[in-house]
Amino acid sequence: MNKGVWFFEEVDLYDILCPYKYNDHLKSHPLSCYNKTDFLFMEGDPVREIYLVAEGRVKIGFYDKEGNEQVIAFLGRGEILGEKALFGENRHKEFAQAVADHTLICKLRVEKAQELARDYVPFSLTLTKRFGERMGRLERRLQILLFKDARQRLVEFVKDLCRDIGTPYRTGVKITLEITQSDIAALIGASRKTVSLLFTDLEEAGMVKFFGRKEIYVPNLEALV
DNA sequence: GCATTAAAGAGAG
DNA sequence: CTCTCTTTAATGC
Repeated sequence: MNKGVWFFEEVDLYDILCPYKYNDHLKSHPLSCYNKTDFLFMEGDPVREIYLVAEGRVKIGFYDKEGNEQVIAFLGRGEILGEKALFGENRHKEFAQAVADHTLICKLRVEKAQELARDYVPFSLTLTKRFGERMGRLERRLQILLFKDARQRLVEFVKDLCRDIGTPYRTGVKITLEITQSDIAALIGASRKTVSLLFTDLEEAGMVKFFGRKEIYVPNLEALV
């Protein structure tokens, strides 16, 4: 299993929470629904809850000195955010923003999460496992960023997109982009200009094809190098 | 960095 | 609610 590096894997930690969720949690804390561009929290907000993405997608980032937005990651279904709260962080260092409509978030108060981690073994095991996996992905991502050129980084990024959010289409895979080229540029450590040029190259080489601005079609994943 | 084009938003019918 | 005009944002060179 070699899952995405740039977009975090979509697994069902959700399942793990379900037994708990449906008992008493859901009644008192229904899922919150966010629309595109709604913020879950901002930089510097006090940390009160950890969040579980039940549906949709969330962007994590911060603003640099010049006020430019810097994207760190996109999180999909099953991913946790704000989990550093469990290690004592009390202010968010990043903002979290929904990038899809109907993004459903299950919120869990920090104390509750700690209680759950203590009393409910599967929950705590899953947390541990996921931190390990996340570490592994970060290592791989770091290696790609350090040792590959911009073109390879973009290619790896697109491949991961295919794995994570791709749907079969004709002979290959289709991806619906909910992010812009500057977001991609930030994620792979390239300039927006480079990303734009590289995409044009890849399209000319027939490795990818764009439908409008929102969809990429990859005819053959193997041939994408 | 600027020109083109697409998407989002506002306003009218 | 839907169509169209205006504004804003994304892309490509």
